Amino acid sequence: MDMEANAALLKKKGLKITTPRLAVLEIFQNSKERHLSAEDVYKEALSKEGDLGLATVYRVLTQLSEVGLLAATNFETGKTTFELNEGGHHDHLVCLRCGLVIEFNDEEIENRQEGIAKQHGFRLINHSMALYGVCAKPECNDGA
Amino acid sequence: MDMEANAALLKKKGLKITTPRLAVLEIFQNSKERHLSAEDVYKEALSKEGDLGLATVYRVLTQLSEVGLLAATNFETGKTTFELNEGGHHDHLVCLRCGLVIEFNDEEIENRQEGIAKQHGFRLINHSMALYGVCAKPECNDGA
DNA sequence: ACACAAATAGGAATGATTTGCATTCTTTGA
DNA sequence: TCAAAGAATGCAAATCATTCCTATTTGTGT
Repeated sequence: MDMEANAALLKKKGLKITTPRLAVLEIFQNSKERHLSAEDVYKEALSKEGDLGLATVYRVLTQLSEVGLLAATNFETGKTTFELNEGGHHDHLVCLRCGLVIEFNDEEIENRQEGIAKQHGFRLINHSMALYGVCAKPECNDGA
Repeated sequence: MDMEANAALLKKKGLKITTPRLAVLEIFQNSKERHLSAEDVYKEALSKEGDLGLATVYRVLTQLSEVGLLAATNFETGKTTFELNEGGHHDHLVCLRCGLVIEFNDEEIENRQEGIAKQHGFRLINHSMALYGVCAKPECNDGA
């Protein structure tokens, strides 16, 4: 799509403009799934873009996360997932019935977290928070 | 300690009373660390209790978690940790360098979480939150 | 276009956890 | 109490996700 724009993004972050990095960014931008694992990205790359090594995918995902273009999250699935970091940090509210994921951000919670870390002498690096429940949809509130 | 009590616990949960299961329960009850990884339990078992295989430790930890005697948590440290499931809900503050885990509970955060769920029409069932950072210990703040 | 540092491919290496299977316990009921 | 049936165990090999190594290629400033 906008290779130009992505190239500019990379440059602004001080990263060289390479095929794998552009490919990974495009995959996220064109994917209908917002959260992708390294393996997901790798498979997508093999089919859509040229080929690139899995090791490279891992390295690129890590780098893009470090410069803030992507955000990494550890759901309890045993694998790390990445998503475009389009602006704000956010947490997840997940419907256990239909899988709906809502993103939210709460200043007050963020502040309390900082406070708790400080209180224990920790330098906070990041956090993960997921709320699990059942959403409002009727079909999610049927039987059982 | 109270092998009797542990044996009764296992029986009540419908699990056979075996040496490895009793050993694992005792290890958690006698450990000064509350959170133990499979490897931790394995090492402790080798030194204190008889010997048992690492695979068995994994199997036992999974089973005890399934019946609710233990609680498993997936931190970003790459390994799953287990703790006795004694009821009270709490969240975790984790040191990415040494793995130190501190438990905390913040009413205000809990309230906000409820509020956020309500706001989106969700009925909240549970949640997981972990804060990651570097603790105060000097060895965790060296180089890099 | 050139020289060099940085990045890549891909296979081997790692660390955590799981699985296959032959052997050894637990439990249950005669 | 004892044997049979089914679980559980131990060990080693197998998997999974992720990282490391290194020869080779590519991007960038000049």
